[in-house]
Amino acid sequence: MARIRPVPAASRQTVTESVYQALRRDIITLRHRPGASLTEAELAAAYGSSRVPVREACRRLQQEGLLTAIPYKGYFVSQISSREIADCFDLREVLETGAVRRAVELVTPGEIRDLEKLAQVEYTYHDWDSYAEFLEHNREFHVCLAALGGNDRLVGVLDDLLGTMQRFFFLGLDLGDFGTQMRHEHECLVNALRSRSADEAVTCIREQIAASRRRIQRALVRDGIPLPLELDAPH
Amino acid sequence: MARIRPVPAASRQTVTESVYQALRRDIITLRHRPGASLTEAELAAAYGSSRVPVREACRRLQQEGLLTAIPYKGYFVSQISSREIADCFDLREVLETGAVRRAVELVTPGEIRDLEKLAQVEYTYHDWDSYAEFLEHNREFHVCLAALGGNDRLVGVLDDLLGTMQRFFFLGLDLGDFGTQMRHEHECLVNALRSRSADEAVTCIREQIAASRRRIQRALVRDGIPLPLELDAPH
DNA sequence: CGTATACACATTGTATACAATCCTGCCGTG
DNA sequence: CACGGCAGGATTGTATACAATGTGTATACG
Repeated sequence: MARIRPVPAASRQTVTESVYQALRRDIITLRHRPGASLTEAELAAAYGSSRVPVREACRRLQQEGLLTAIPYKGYFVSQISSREIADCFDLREVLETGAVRRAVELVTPGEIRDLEKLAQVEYTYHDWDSYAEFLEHNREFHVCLAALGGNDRLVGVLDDLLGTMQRFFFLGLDLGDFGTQMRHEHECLVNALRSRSADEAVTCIREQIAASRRRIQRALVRDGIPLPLELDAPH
Repeated sequence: MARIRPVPAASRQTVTESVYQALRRDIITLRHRPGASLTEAELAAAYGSSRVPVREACRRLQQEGLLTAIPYKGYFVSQISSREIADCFDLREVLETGAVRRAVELVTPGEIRDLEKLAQVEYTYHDWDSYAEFLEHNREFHVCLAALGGNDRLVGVLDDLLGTMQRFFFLGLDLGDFGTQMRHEHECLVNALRSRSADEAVTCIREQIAASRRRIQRALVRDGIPLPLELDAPH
C-alpha cells in the first residue's frame, strides 16, 4: 500500500521504545508543560525503568526538538513560541509543496484510491482521546501524500516535523469541530492529485496550512495570553 | 555575525562527543566503506572508550542517515545508492530555494558582507586534508545563506542534510579542480542576494546543485558504478 | 557589609556486569 | 535425505555503580 515508512525497525517492543512513546505522548498532550524541568532519575522512576532507556528516549526527543538538554543540569520541555510555530509551518509548506509537485507526475490510480481512504478520518469534538488518534491518522495522510513524490529522505524529515507539530495541533482541535472541514480539505487534495494539477494541489496545501495556522493562533489567544505559554518563567 | 548555529551545546568535550566526531569523520572520508559492518564492542576498542558513548554516537549517526542499526545484529555504514543521492539533492534544492526566497527579502547589507567572506574558500586539488576543510566551509556557507531566511528549523534540517552529503562530495572533489568554479558560483549567489532577485538566486542555486550532482555522477562512473570504492585499509 | 573561596549537593557522563534476543549450525529423528 | 528442535555464540538491550562537572551556598576574610 502506501510506501515504506522508514523502518518498523525500532518498533520492537523494547524498554527504550516504550519509554520513548510514553514520554513523547505526555509531552505532546501537554501533560508535561512547556518549560518544565525533567531529570533522568525522575523520569526513570515515573516510567519504571533504569536511567539508560530514559536517556536514549530523551536523546531522540531532543533531536526531534521536543526536549532541550543542558549538560549536568537536566532536560527541559521545549517552549512553544510563536516563532517556533511559524518556522514549523513555513518548513512544512516548503516540504509538502515540494513533494506534491513530484507526486502529481508519479502518482498512480491505485495510490490515489489508497490515499482517499486515509482522507476519510475525522474526530469527535471534546473527546480528548479521539484527538490523539485523529492526529496520528492526519499525520499518516500527509506523510503518505508526500511519499508519493518518491523522495524518502524528504518524507523522513516531514514525518519528524509533523511529530513535533502534534503538540501545536492539540491546542487547535479543542477549539471547535473542524473534523468535517479538514476531511473536506483532504478530499480537495486528492482531487487535485487525480487531475494531476500541480498548481491546484499546491494552492490546496497552502490554504490547508494557513487554516491550521489560524486555528492554532486562535487557540493560543484563547488559552490566555499571546505566547509563549509561560515563557520567561525561569527568573 | 552569521546567526546562531543552534547551540554549541553538545560540543563540550565529552567522550561521546569525541567518539561521534571521530566516527563521523571516518565514515565521511570513506575510511569505513559503505556497507561495512560495525559492532559496538569493536568501535569501543577502536576509539578507546566503553560501549555507552559509542552507542550514543551511533544513534546520532543513525538519525543522520549515515548508519543503519539492526537490533542484536550490529550497525552498517549506509550504502551510497544513486537513489539516495538523488533524494538528497532534490531535498536540498527544495530547502535552499525555499530559504533563499525569504532571504532576499530579509537580508541586510552587513549580512551580505559576512556571507561574501565565507564565499572565498577554495581547496587544493589532490590534497586530501584540504578537502575536508573545504567541505566544512562550504557547508558553513550554505547553512549561513539559508539562515538568512530566518527559519531556524529549516536551517537545522539543512545542516543535517549537508552533513550526510559530505560523503558524496568527497567523491566529487578529487575528480578535478573545481575550487575556483565553486567559488564563482558562491559569488554569483551573493550578487543575486545583493540585487534582491529571488528568481536569479533560485536559478543560481539550481545550477549549482545540478553541477554538483554531475560531478558526483561522474565520480561514481569513474570509480566503477555500484560502489563501494575500495579504500586503503589500515593494515 | 561585601566579596571571594571552598565545599556539598544534584545531575549527567562513563564504565562494567548481566540479561534478552537472534542467528547459525549441528545433530537427531522421521 | 529432509526437516525440526536445540544448543552455543555473538550482539545488542538494560541495570547498577562510580566518576566528572557544574551550581549554589555557607563561611571566612578583608
